This record gives sequence, C-alpha cells and structure tokens, in this order.
Amino acid sequence: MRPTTKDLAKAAGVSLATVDRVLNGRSGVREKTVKAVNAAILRIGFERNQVAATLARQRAYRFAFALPRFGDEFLDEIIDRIREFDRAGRAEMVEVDVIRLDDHDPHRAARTLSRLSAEDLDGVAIMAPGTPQIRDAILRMRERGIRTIPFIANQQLHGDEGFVGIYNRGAGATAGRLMGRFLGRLSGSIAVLTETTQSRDSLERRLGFDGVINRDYSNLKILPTLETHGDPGRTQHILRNALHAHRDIVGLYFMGAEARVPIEVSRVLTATNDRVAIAHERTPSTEHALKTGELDAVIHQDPGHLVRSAVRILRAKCENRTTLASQERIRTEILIAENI
Amino acid sequence: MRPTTKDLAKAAGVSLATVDRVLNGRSGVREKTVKAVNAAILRIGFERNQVAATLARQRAYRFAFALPRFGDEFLDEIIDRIREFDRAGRAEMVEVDVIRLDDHDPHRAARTLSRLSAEDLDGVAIMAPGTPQIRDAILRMRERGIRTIPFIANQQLHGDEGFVGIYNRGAGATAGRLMGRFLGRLSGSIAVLTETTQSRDSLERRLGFDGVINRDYSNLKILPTLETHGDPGRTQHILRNALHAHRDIVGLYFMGAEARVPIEVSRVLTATNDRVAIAHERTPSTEHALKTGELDAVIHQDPGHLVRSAVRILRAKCENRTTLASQERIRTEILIAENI
DNA sequence: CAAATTCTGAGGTACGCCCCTCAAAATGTA
DNA sequence: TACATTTTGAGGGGCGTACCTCAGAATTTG
Repeated sequence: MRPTTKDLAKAAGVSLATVDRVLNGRSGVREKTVKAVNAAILRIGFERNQVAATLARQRAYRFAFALPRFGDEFLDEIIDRIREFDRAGRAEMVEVDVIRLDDHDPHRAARTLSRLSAEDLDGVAIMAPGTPQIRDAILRMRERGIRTIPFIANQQLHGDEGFVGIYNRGAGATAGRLMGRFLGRLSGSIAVLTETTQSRDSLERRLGFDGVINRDYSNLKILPTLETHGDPGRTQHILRNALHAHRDIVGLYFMGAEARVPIEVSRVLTATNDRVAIAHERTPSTEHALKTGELDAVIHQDPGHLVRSAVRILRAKCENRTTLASQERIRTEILIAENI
Repeated sequence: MRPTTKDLAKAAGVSLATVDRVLNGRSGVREKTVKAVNAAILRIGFERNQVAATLARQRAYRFAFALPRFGDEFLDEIIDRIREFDRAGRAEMVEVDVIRLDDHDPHRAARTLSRLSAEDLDGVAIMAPGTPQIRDAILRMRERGIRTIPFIANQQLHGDEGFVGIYNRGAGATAGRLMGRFLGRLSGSIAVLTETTQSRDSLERRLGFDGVINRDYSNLKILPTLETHGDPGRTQHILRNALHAHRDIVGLYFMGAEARVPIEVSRVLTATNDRVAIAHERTPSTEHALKTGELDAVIHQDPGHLVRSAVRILRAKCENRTTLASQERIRTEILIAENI
C-alpha cells in the first residue's frame, strides 16, 4: 500500500496537522520540523495522492489562456482546441477559458491581466509580447498567487520554467532544408511571403531558413520577404510582380501563419505545380493544398498538443510537481501528402 | 455548481442507491427506472466526477501491456516509456505493468493471457498476432471483465474500438515519397534492408514504399528486399554484395525497426554520404546518424505517445467514456537533422 | 389471496486529502 | 520567574463517489 499522510505523520513523529502545514507550505512551522517531515517523505517514499487532493480542494482547477484579440487561422485553431479541452476536462475537475488581450495596446492588455484574481483563477498561459507593462503585470499576478507560463510568445521573464511554444528558428531551418532537398540540383530564386516582417515569428523563421539555404545550397537565391498584410488583392499584386521580375523562381515559402490566401493566389498565377511550395501550420487550407499538390510540405506544430501541454504544466506548478519532459516537447512536424 | 449524484437522485425521483445501481450497471433495477435516471442525466446535464470516482474505487487502475518476449530496439523503447509512465502515473492512481508473451508459441501466449484475472487487472493492451488461440483468449478475458485493446499489432476482433498502432503502409509511403523527392532527377537503384521479410510490418512498409516509387519515380528501381536477420556479419556481407552488383545504387532504405547495424555497416562500406538513406524509428543510433548526415530522414512514431494513448483509451473504456480522437491519432513523423 | 420474488430506499463506511478551530506545549523575551 | 509568542497536536467536517447491508415496498406468481 502506498504511504498516506497518516503514515507520513507517524514516520516523521509529528501530527497530521503539521504534515498538512508542511505539505501545503503553510506558515508557523519550525525549520527543524519542516526538515524532519521532508526527510520522512524521502525515507518512506511518500507521494501525495493527487486524486484525493484534487477532490478535497472543493473546486476545479481553473486555468485561462490569454490570447491576442486578433489573430490568424492558427490562433482560431488553438481556440478550438482550448474549447475542446474544456469540455473533456470538466470530469477531471479542470476548467479552461480564453481571455482576449489587446495586443496593440500594452497598457490595456496589462490592465486586463491585472484584473485577474487568484480567487477565480489558478493559472494563466500568456501569449503576449514581453513589453514592460505586460512583464510587470505578470510579475504582480505571480505575487497574487496565480501561476503563469509564457505561451507561444515568450516574455523572457525570470522563473519562466515551462515555456510552451514554438521553436521558430528550427521550423524555418526545417523548411529551408526541405526546400533545398526538394529542389535538388535546380538553380533559381525562392520567393518568401508573410503577413508582416515585423513579427518575431517571421524574423526567426526567416533566420532559420536563410541559414540552411545560404550555407548548403549555393544554387538557390532567396528574395527579400514579401509582405501581404493579409490582403488578398495585395498578395496577388506582389506575387505577380515577383514572378514577373524573377523568371527563375523555383520555390515558394509561405512563412506566415495564414497560408490560405497565398496558396489561392499562387494557384491562379501558376499554371503548373513544378515549383516547390512550403507553408507553415496545418489548417484546412494547407491540408487541402498538400493533397492537391499545390503545397509540397507543411511545417506544423500541433495546437492541441500546445494547449494540453500548457495545462499540464500549469497544473503541475499548482501541485509542485514536475512533468514528463518527453511529453511536453513540442515537435516541429513535417507534413507531406503521405503522412497527414 | 456541477450536479452531483445527489442532485441526480432528486431529479430522477429515486434514491442515491438506485442512482448508483444505474450508473455502475448493477443488476436489479427495472427498465423503467433505468430510463427515468438516464433521462434525468440528460436533463440536468449530470457528469460523473471522475476524480471522486477514482478515489472511491479504493484502488488504482491497473493496466498491463502484453508484449512479445523478444523484440528490437523499438520494443525496448516502448518498455522504457511504459516504466516511465508507471512512475509518473502513481500519483494519479494508475499503475501499468509489462507482461511478456511467447509470441512464437500461441498456445503458451494464450495461456498466459488466460491466467490474468479481473481481480488484479482492469485492462490490457495486447501486442500479439491474431491467431485463433489468442483471439479466443482475448474474448474470454473480456468476458471476465478485463478491457482489452490491440496494441501495435491488430487482432482484428469485433469490438476492438480504439486500436493504438502504427500505420505501416503510410509510413512506407512517406519514406518512398521522401526518397523520390530527395533523389530528384537522379536515376538508379534503391537497396531495401530489413531483419526479415516475414513480418507484417515489413510487408506493409514495402507495399507503401513501392507504391509511391513505382507510380511517381520511373527513374528509380527498387531492388529485392535484403534480409539481415539482425546479424552484423551477414548485413555487411549482403550489403557489400549488393553495392558491388548494382553500381547504380543511389538510395538505401532501412525498413526494419533495428537500423543500428545497417547504419554502421553502410558507414564502413560507403566512403561518401551522397546516397540518400532513410530509416524507421528514432533511436539513439538513428538520431546520431541524422546529425552526422549518414541518414537523411527517419520515419518515426512516438513510443511514448503510443503508451500514453493506450492507457488513456483503456481508462476511458473502464469509465465508459470516449477520448479526444484528435489526441489519439498516432502521427507518422518525419525527422531530419533540423527537427529532431 | 397469500406467498415468493424483485425492486427500491435509507443509511452507513470508506477513500486520502484540505482546511478549520482550539487548546496545549514549547520556545523566546523581559 | 512570569509573560508573550510561536509552534504543535487533536479533532472534526467536507469533497463526490463506490460499495455494502438490510428492511420495506412493489410487483409477480401460484
């Protein structure tokens, strides 16, 4: 039988009340006693029964995802996964919710975070830039007893163990390698499209992509990044111009999270499928394009996994546990028509 | 507040005892009463609190993996993940164990399964061929109240919902596509190695691989599969012969689960890395070979995911729940140096 | 109609922990 | 030494469910 708190109390030579105080970090226990209890924990191999602990808490774990108010197809996907998790998690006493942040107004966003109370929230996964206001708001949340982890966007704060996100540089490098290998001995240029080059995602991906191509594929030349601003008309315009100005374009790299528009535009503009096209994120559009051959590969990070991983880590923080590292590593997946 | 069994009893106009009888499928309740309770469940949106239910069971969930006695590097990996899960799962009242089956002797294997009792086991994930003896043993286990799911190997039994396994045909096709694309316009032959062509894994992978190459890459010719029988000396011998007999070998496909020996041998035999080499399963050997460039891609299915998924499904069966389908789909991952 | 059978209700205990109160003991301070 | 303060012990109630017993009610059977 696994040792219980009662066994632990006996082993440590203290009462149940003291064991409880130590286990839950309550005050009013001498250092010496704390040490004695911890020693007993190791000695008898006590491990708190999380099932009983969760039940006794008298309330479900309540977590939230703080996400930007406006986003792309990929963000929608994440929100869907959060809702899905919420439905499935209720029987396990876990509730998750979505909070929208005005990412264009750091003050408002920070204020939104400031209003969150430990009364009705155990932890938050935050997807927001690391501006001073936001970083400050996060620190104050922590003081209030709300656990936080950076989600997708990293705020580079101290104590940010358990970042759940995307390794964009690696994702870009992966795209670069596939582009280089798929093109083989072919020479020519590669057009790169994204919504905006301002975002860190785009910067890092481009960095990874360039690194591989420039080092290993001297036959290929990467053109300056084209910005679509998410506008179909503009996308069509700039892509047509690019294809016209550079007759040797052999590869298309859709670097942004919103590949739908570029894919459609390039379908219209390109009669044949002989250019290698690579995009990011599995969405209905990219999935379909893979099947038809309009895309040759998609670099993907599973949003469901991101969500579940974030919740597991938040919960582990609440329970002073560590998680299975191998389970939390978010994979940079390569999708082709054969393995979607 | 979420409705509890007490609320349900009130809503259905019955006692707690009757609610309990219905929820846990005990006998001695009139059909009419069962219907009334079920109607009330839907009406008030009752959902059993799994945390409380698990605690009240007075014992942990006990699951087992029935695995072949002898296996390859990949099976070792799976066993490691099972042990790991067991350690991490104790706090959640889940215990998992490994049972070894004599896969060469269906009678003995069936007998081993027959000895398992519902007393000390809630469910088993079974990796065994679907021989009549084994299928029969599985059916009798189910009658005894032990939940079962096929694991990796499918026994094709009725009621096998929730197969956790590998889609070998797709994995082979994925390997084929990458081989074709990585080789580009190059012409030549592809050598295929595996431990034994007898296994269904090998058959299906080869089928998928051939399908893609033969349809789309007329410049490539696939040689007959070479069998290593896991013997380094023999591997070296047959690979040297093949490279000698077919000077035009441009691709190597290591189809088996044990790629270590073939990789080492081909390193010795091949001075340059200009042949495309693809293997299955991430292991220390294949990971290292990816980094050094001896392998160009690895097709992988995450063993940790396989294990966790199997446990989740078994547990859901015990609790009459369904699982999140999106979480249980085992991905055919493509690994290259940039995304390991 | 009575007897046998089936169904239901009432009540209890248990799981392992959280969280609370209050008094007693140990320690520190003047 | 007397007092204040800190630390500890003892005990209880609660979470929502599982599982048990036993008596009484409802239903079926002869």
